[in-house]
Amino acid sequence: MRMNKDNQVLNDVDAIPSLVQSKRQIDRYNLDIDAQAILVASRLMAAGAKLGHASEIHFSRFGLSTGRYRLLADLEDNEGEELPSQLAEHLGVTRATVTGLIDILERDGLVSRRSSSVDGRQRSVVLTEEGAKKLREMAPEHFARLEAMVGLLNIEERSLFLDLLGRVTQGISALTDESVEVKENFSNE
Amino acid sequence: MRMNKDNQVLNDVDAIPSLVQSKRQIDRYNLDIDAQAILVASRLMAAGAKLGHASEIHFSRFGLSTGRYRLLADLEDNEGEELPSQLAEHLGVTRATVTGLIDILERDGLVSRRSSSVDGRQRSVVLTEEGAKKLREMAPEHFARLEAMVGLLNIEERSLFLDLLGRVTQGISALTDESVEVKENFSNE
DNA sequence: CAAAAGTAGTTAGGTGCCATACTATGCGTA
DNA sequence: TACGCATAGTATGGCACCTAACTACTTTTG
Repeated sequence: MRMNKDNQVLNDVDAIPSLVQSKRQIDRYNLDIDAQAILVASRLMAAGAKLGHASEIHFSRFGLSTGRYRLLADLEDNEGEELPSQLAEHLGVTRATVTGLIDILERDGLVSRRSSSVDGRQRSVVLTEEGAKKLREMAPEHFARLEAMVGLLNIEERSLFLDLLGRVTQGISALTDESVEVKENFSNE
Repeated sequence: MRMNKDNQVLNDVDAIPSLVQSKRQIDRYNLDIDAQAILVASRLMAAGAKLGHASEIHFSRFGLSTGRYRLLADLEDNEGEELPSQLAEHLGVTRATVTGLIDILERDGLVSRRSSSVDGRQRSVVLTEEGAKKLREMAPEHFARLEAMVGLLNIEERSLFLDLLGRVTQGISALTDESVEVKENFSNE
């Protein structure tokens, strides 16, 4: 249990969904659904939200956000210069979002914009010396924390987890696909 | 590969981080860090972000957001009436966020606010008939999609995944803890 | 070669969530 | 009983990301 200045409860466990909770929801509508499957989905959602939040806290220690760090890291991975559209594709966000990220990074002096001589529409993004320094400085702590995060898993378990996570990630499209196979509902009303 | 109306690329694979990418980042600073650990962390982050986004698309089909659905479901799980502070604790969000969620749900007629006679400060939230109907209507599709999401895992794998995910979730605190054990950096500069 | 179509980046406006600070009400203690 | 303090809910302002629409430039094409 952790409190903020207003003594508001920020339950670190974040109300982990339980199996009985899932069962109760399914039973309420007499659905032929595996409660454990729902539990897995709920837990993953909770974990994802928690990780996203923790990630923002982590990067804010360095004056960055998750998105801005990822942009810097991707720049570093590409000789320090990239087009906004490339960045958007690498990060999996829209070009509009990249524009916003660059705005702040440029304001803070970590990247700079440069007009292209080849194509007048393009304005490439360059990692400044200060930006490279920022990455250099945060690397030890950043990676140490990431490693610590999975420290409760041994080598074999990490491989296993990657495999399972990969398949669940594929399954995420079931949420966004146009249609879905809905089983019969044996309602007793 | 999916495009929106502006023909903007929304890569569904979301640029999955690779092992060589992780290795490169670590080697750049001569850190004594397990690349696979970093890969697990990166993949989980990517998965979490993707799931969060997919979740919003899923619930938007019913005119809800992830947060608003969770609030309705929690209300249903508590005889249709709860205090905002209870909701905040159950959902793992702040009371301020709950206020915002209720505002919209009330505007849409899915919940209503009721003043307490016991404590003048309290204003309990009640699930309306329309709100209950909404939950009833979306349940079959909602749960079918969630089940489909983990459909690529069999029963044993689901248990295993829950176990591993649980431990990684515990480890997330490594990102937010005050201090972290940083290993020596054998730089060759 | 000019008009039409496409592309790169940006702007504008919206959603979801948060932290902080505020108001109103209740309560403990002297 | 009256002061201070705690608590419940809310308003405000912020950030990250989105979609849609716009500007400026380039390529295609009749």
